Amino acid sequence: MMAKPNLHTVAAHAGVSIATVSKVVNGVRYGISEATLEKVLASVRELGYRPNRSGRGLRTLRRSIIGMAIVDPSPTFLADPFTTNLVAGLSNYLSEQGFGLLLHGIKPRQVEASFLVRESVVDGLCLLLSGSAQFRLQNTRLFSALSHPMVVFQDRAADGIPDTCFVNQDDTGGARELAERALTRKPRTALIVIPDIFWPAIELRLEAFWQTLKAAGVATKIVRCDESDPVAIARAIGDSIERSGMPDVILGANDKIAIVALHLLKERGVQVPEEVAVTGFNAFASNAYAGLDLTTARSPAYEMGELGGKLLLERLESGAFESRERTLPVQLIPGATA
Amino acid sequence: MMAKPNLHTVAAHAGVSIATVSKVVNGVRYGISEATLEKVLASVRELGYRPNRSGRGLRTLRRSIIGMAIVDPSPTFLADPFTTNLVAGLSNYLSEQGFGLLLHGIKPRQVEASFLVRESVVDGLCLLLSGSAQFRLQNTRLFSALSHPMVVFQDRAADGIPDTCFVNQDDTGGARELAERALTRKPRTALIVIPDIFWPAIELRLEAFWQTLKAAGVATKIVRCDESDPVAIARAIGDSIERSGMPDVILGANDKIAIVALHLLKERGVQVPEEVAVTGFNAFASNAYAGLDLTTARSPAYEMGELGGKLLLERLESGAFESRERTLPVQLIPGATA
DNA sequence: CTGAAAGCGCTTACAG
DNA sequence: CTGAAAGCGCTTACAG
Repeated sequence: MMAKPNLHTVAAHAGVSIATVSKVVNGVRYGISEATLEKVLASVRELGYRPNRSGRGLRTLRRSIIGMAIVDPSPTFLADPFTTNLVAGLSNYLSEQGFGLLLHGIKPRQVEASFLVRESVVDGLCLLLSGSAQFRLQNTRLFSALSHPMVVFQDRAADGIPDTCFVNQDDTGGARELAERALTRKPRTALIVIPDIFWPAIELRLEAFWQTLKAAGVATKIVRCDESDPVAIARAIGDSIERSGMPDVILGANDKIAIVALHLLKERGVQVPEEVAVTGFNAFASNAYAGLDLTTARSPAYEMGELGGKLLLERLESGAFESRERTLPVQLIPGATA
Repeated sequence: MMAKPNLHTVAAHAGVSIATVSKVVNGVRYGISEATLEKVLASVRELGYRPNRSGRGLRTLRRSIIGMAIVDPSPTFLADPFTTNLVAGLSNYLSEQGFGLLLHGIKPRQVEASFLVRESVVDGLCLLLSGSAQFRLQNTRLFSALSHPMVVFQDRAADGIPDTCFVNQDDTGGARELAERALTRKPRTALIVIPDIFWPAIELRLEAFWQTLKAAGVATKIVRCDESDPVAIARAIGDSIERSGMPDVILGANDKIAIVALHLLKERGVQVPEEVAVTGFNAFASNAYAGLDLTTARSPAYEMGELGGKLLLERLESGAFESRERTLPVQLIPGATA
């Protein structure tokens, strides 16, 4: 097997200098004669030359790589459809622009040891954090100290984090719309079911649910559960019903919770939405397979990923983010359950 | 803002040579005095020095980056739980070893234009391809021409693809077990429902279903459908029932299909598994939320990702793959539907 | 135990 | 229109 061709190999083969080959390969077309262009292109093809990004990166101090750090305790950090769609949108946008996406799931305790933190590998950083507000802020600061331009997804814009844009979905607006839809059924009592782990999006949804229902004079209870376990979700809802009676409406903080609620109600022979209305949040395509027509809100996760990539590359180009924060609308999906 | 510190900055600060700093940073501990070590470490900390991977990569001709190319027509190429789990396993393994994962979804027509193909960015390549056998082989050859060590997931080992290991799950074994389980219900007729897109795994499952049922003398029909659309799946199954009557067992090529079948049967008031047994394939956690107790098989996707990463790094170390092909077992998940 | 020096592959400002 | 040369940040074989 021959050694990998480099600029020198190609230059020798084409009978020109490496500077000329470099220009041709980089699409610099002025100051290159037609004949030279042809010659070089032919050599590139014949030798199967591929520019080495380390060389270019060293010279230009640009690597054309964006890091995506997902801090999550679960090994299957990609399992959540929100994350999946976000990463897909980001990855596709970056690919189109010739940038690579370095995907890095990090356990909460291992952030400092991560090579993304310890070494200089990327031109910019995207962050998706879980955990308490304090823990997230602490990690945001840690990454911020690396002085890369950053896009932080689904978190509140914080002070003292320079060169960063916060990209969010409008959880508040979406939750308000869902609560308002539920209100058309004239409920007197409501149950809000949220996960017991901290998540800024969940806090916003809870707040919007709560305020909207309160303003309408609905007696509202809140119950927390381990959303990673359907049995735990069902138990939490069941316990609440036992204690406080059957609510007129159940607002799930996400679709997983709503789906479990739906099954629990069906088992008990409760009519949805006539007796109890149910709503979810963050609709993704998979619901359709379960034959559910859940009233929910569609997350713009994919578009958020695309936007984050766009903002980061524009920032790399221009030297500064245009805005500190961007929020994408959440779309109400009217279904048959509320 | 100060410029990024490099080896020279640190060396000057610590009053040593860059060679010494390099050794310290890389954990070379022999031939370094305790005093020097301390001094350098302090300077590294104080200046916030992070080694630049482009520099190291250029020098060592190693980049510590593995590429994962997923050739898929859909923009949400990550949506499938198999893919998600595979990528998570791969990513986690590589991270632990200090390697980065460059994730790259590629549309079938754009493979040749991809920067993963046109430029030299990675030390090794993982491939997950969709499309016909011919198309997959063509792309495998294309990537193979890049002369990176490769791990190809979910595809038949092909000739003329050097320096490559094929990592598969045992679709044949899993499908046989599922079919055998269905046979305990003594069916006379069976319906196999598969997607209309080409996928090596689907072909293997179909073949194993077919052979197992045939050997038992079961009259078996096959129907294809657009698995991306639950309505299309339901229509395909409904049409088949119309034409050929209700089968005693429905074998879905995957869980999505089985779940739609389950809902269709429930709507028609058919008892599962008493009247019709149903099986799926590639169980992932999300089924539990739908309150389904589907008889299916669990995919070792996460473990396949880990194994792929492990094989690739071992290959980088040793210079050659130990084996040409690896197959991971699929686990039968006995449920209530068959 | 320590450092000077070569060189990995590339881009770019400059001279011709 | 073309090329010689400097230098990006790093590692390593070698000399001292």
